[in-house]
Amino acid sequence: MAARASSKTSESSDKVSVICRALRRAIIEQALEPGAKLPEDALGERFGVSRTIARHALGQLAAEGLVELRRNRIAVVATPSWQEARDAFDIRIELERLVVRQLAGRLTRAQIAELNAHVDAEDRARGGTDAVSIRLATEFHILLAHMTNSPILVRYVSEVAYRCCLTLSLYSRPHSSECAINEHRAIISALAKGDEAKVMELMHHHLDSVANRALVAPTPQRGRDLLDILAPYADEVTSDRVVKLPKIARRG
Amino acid sequence: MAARASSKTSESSDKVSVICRALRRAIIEQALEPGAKLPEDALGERFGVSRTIARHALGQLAAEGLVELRRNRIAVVATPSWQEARDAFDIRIELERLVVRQLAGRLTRAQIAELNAHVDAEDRARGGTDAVSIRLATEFHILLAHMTNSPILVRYVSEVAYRCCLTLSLYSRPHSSECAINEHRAIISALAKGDEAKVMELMHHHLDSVANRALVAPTPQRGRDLLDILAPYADEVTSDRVVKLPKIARRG
DNA sequence: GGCGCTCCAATTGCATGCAGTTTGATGTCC
DNA sequence: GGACATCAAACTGCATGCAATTGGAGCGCC
Repeated sequence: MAARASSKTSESSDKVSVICRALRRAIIEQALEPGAKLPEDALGERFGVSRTIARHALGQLAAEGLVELRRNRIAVVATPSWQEARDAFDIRIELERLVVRQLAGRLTRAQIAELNAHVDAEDRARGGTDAVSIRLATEFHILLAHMTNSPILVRYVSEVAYRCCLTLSLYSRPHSSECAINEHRAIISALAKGDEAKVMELMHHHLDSVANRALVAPTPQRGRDLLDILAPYADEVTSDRVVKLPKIARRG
Repeated sequence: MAARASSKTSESSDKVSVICRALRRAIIEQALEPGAKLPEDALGERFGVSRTIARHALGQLAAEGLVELRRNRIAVVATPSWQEARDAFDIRIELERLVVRQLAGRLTRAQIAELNAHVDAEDRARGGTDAVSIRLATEFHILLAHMTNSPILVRYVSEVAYRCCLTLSLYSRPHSSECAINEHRAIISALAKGDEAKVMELMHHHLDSVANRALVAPTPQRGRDLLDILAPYADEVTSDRVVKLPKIARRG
């Protein structure tokens, strides 16, 4: 038998949740780039709801770290710094090691089939856009998390995976997902064999190399976050009135 | 020099954030017990804001797992199941191992002093109520997380620590925090020495024993979540119309 | 041309109002 | 007395309206 008894985790069908899901997907597929503006009225109009609801949705996404909310300012898609990206991956590695540790040797045949089917889908998507490949790769990890039947773990893995997904779109060079797919297959196989240590090592290595392929260097040019780049230089001044930067728009 | 450059993580001074902080504290200090009702009007009136704001705050707290939000129903303080509590602690162990791994040997004298001062405060609070002891113990861990200067890590550690705090109030027997304090001191000392492996082991053992002291057994009586207790018995029936339970109120 | 100022459209922060749902109290029937 | 229908109060889901803040276009000055 698989890990545990059933449990419901799926988001309810609030209008708020619907908008959250839509925006989340748009963000991780890079339809909305980091820094893109998200005005409340525009969202409300687009989704046929009032500003109140759009606002509430933005609040939720901000809690997940996908959106940046500054008082009295238009919300924007988050632009994680390089260091934040590295931190996210570090956390992700630990969380996902936990996932596969709990799963090793405990998967049903049906679950293994489901995982294989997902990787097949990733394979088929290789011809398509990078955005879809990245999304599918991310969803593989979330699918794994779901199989633990631990709602908390699902939530955290999903969140941090989405964040990583977002940073990939910022810092990554044209994505080569081929090796990632092979690594996914290796993980499934080790999970089926039940080799706990091996699968933890595989997952660790997999995520580490995804991170390293992407976050090769702080790449400040493409990183475009003027404020972060300037931060070390500003540290000398007393933290107020430091950055006037009147004409440099944060958004590219 | 300490871990990294500065970064701002503190919640803004929205009315929403104020209410969140207040409720969070009330919950972890058990002023609000698990299952306690949180009607929007009442909150709004109490904090001198409109229902809109109270509602938004509840949404945020629900995202953190401290509040349960069911459509068209009064929000209640979350009542984690025993299994969820165990899951939360598992995640917490991994996250906090990461924290001390990043911190080992990298703390400034000032930071070490700050940590020691906090534990002194825990010591002094030993005569007081359990609620305050638990809160201080939790805040020690959050203080550690802050010292990594990783906003993401701070957020996750805080969240999961609060959740654990909440479950302690549900399942724990009268708290004996003495050993926990000694363990805190040992962790500080190992951090100062910079013994990475040792401090990770200490933290792991510390959290594990906190969890074991608390979550001794599923203790269904005090667990009071009728629906969860009955769930396995209901699994035989086809998942709809299962629980009419007309007269058994979920709240104790 | 470049810099600063003023002012207005765009946008957020928040309260209020209305409609629909849930709760539980009362009354009715057996 | 106990189960069931009925109904009003309580509460949530959501839209709208108003005041306050922001950002940037236009304009004058150097």
